[in-house]
Amino acid sequence: MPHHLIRKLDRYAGLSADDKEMLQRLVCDVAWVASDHDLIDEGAALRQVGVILDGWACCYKQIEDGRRQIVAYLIPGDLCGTPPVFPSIVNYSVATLTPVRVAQIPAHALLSAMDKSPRITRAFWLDLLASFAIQREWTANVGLRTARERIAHLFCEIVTRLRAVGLTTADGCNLPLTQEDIGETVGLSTVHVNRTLQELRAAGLISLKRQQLVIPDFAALRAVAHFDSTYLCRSRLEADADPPPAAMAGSAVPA
Amino acid sequence: MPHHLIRKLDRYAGLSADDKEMLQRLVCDVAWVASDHDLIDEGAALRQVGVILDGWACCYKQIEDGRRQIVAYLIPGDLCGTPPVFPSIVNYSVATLTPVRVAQIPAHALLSAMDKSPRITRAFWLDLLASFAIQREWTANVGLRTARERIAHLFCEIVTRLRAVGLTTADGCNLPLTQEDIGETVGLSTVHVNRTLQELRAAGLISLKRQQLVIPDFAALRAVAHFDSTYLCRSRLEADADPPPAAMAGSAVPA
DNA sequence: TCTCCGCATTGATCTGCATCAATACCGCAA
DNA sequence: TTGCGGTATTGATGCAGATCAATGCGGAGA
Repeated sequence: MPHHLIRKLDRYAGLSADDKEMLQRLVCDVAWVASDHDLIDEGAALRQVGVILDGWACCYKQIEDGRRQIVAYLIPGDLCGTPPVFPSIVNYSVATLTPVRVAQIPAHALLSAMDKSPRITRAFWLDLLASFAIQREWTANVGLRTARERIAHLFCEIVTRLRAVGLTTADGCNLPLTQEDIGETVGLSTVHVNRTLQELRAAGLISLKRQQLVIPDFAALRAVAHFDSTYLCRSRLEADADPPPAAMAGSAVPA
Repeated sequence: MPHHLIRKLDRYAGLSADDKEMLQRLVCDVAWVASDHDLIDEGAALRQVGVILDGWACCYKQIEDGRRQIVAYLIPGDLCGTPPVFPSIVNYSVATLTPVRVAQIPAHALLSAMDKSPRITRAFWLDLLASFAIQREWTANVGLRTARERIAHLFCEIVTRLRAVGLTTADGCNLPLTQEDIGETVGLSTVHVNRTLQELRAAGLISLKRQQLVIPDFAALRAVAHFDSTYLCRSRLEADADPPPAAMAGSAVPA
C-alpha cells in the first residue's frame, strides 16, 4: 500500500521500480496529528518535507486583525513544505482539518534521492508546478467569479483532485470543511456561504450534509463554475502518456 | 550589462563566475515584441523558456464570457513559461503590457546548464518558489482585503519587486498599467479602481499620473495594505547575504 | 492645427454580499 | 437523559462595490 504520493509521482514522470523503492524508504518518520493543529508555522525554517498520508490539512495566511485566508488544501499524497530547497522559510501556516497521518522526509534524504534519479527530480518539479497551477486558478476564482461560481468551482476542483487519488465515492466525496472554512477559502462570509449552498442545493446541483458532498450531475456543476479541469492534469508534460487527460470526459484514474 | 535574471539568480544561490558566464551564453535569441501582444497562448506546449529583459508583461486567464483575471506581472528578470520541465503545457496566457525585449532559452540548453551546476538548479527552484509565494499572496489579497487595501498592497509589491531589480526612482516607479489592468488584477471594476485611487491620492498615500507612481511615505502605504514584504525575499534561504531583507531577519543558514 | 480614440473621471442607481443578531440543530460527554 | 459547544440556518438591515451612462482629457496621427 504505497502512499498516494508515489502513485502521483509515478504518473508525473514514470518512475522505475528502483525509484519507487527509494521513495518508499523515505517515508519512515510517520505520525498522527490531531485535528485542528498546526503542522507548520509561518516563518519556520524547514529542514524536511512532510507528506500527507491520510486526512486533510490547509495552508493559510493571516493578517493582524484576524482575517484569515485559506490558500490551499492538502490531501493525501500532497507535500507539506517546499521541496527541495533547504532550509526554506515558509510564509504561510499549515493546519490540520481532520486527524492527519503525516510522514517527514529529511532534507538530505530527499535531495539524495533526487540526485540519484532524474525521474524523481522531474516528478517533484511537476508536482510543484501542479500546485502552482492550482494557486493561479484560486486567484482567478476569487478574483472574477460570483459566490455561486466560486463555491461550485471549489467543489469541482476538490472532487477532481480526490478522484485522482481514489478518495471519492461514485458521485461525491467526504468533505471535512465547515462553512466557515469554505468562506475563508473563497472570500465570502459564513452566512453567505450558507445561503449560496442552499441555492446550489435548490438547483439540484449538489447535496451536502454530514460532510458528505454529492454531485449528481458533474457536468452541470462544471458549467455553473466555468470549471476547466486541465489545470489539474499535472502540467501535462507528455500529455498522452497515460489516462484520458483531456477536457470533459471522465477525468482521472481508475486505480 | 548582464540582464536582471542573472543578478537575481545570483542572489538566490550565489553563482560562480562560470555559472554566470554559462547563463550569459544562454541568452542569445533576443527579440522585441510590441505592446499588447501575446507571448504565450493558453494550452501551448513550450519547449523553451522566455526571459524578460525589458518591459512588462502579464499572465492572465479568461473565462468564456470574457471576464479576465491577471494572475501575475512579469518584469525584467522574470521567466516566462515554466522551467524546467519540457514540453510543458501552460494553462494561462501571457501578454505584453509595454514593448518587451525577451530572450528565449531552448529547453536543452537550460537543462544542460542545470545539469552542470547545482547552484543554477537551486537558483531556478528558488525563483519558482518565489513566484509561487507571490501567487499565494495574490490569492489572499483578493480574498480578504478591501478595495483600498488591495490596490495599496499591489503597489507595495510592485515597487518592492522593481526596487530589487533597480527599476525604481527614489520614491516611486514607472507604472505602465491602465486602471482596467489594475481592476483585472485585484478583482474590481474600472470605475471603482478609479475612485479608490482618488481616495489613496486624497489621503496623500500615493500620487499617480502619466504612469508615474510616487509613494511619498512607503511605511504609511504598507500599513494601509497590511503589506509584509517577507514573501518577496526569495524563500530567504541565506537571509542575510545581501540587502536588508526586511522584517525581523534572523533564521536560516549562512551556507 | 484639428480630429480621433483610448483612457480617466464623475454622477446616479442598483445589488451582491457583509454584518448583526437570533434561533435551531447535532454530536458528545457527563 | 440533560446540557453544552460548535456549526448551520434564518431574518433584517447596511454598505462596498458593480453597473450604466455621460463627459473630460491628452496624445498620436493626418
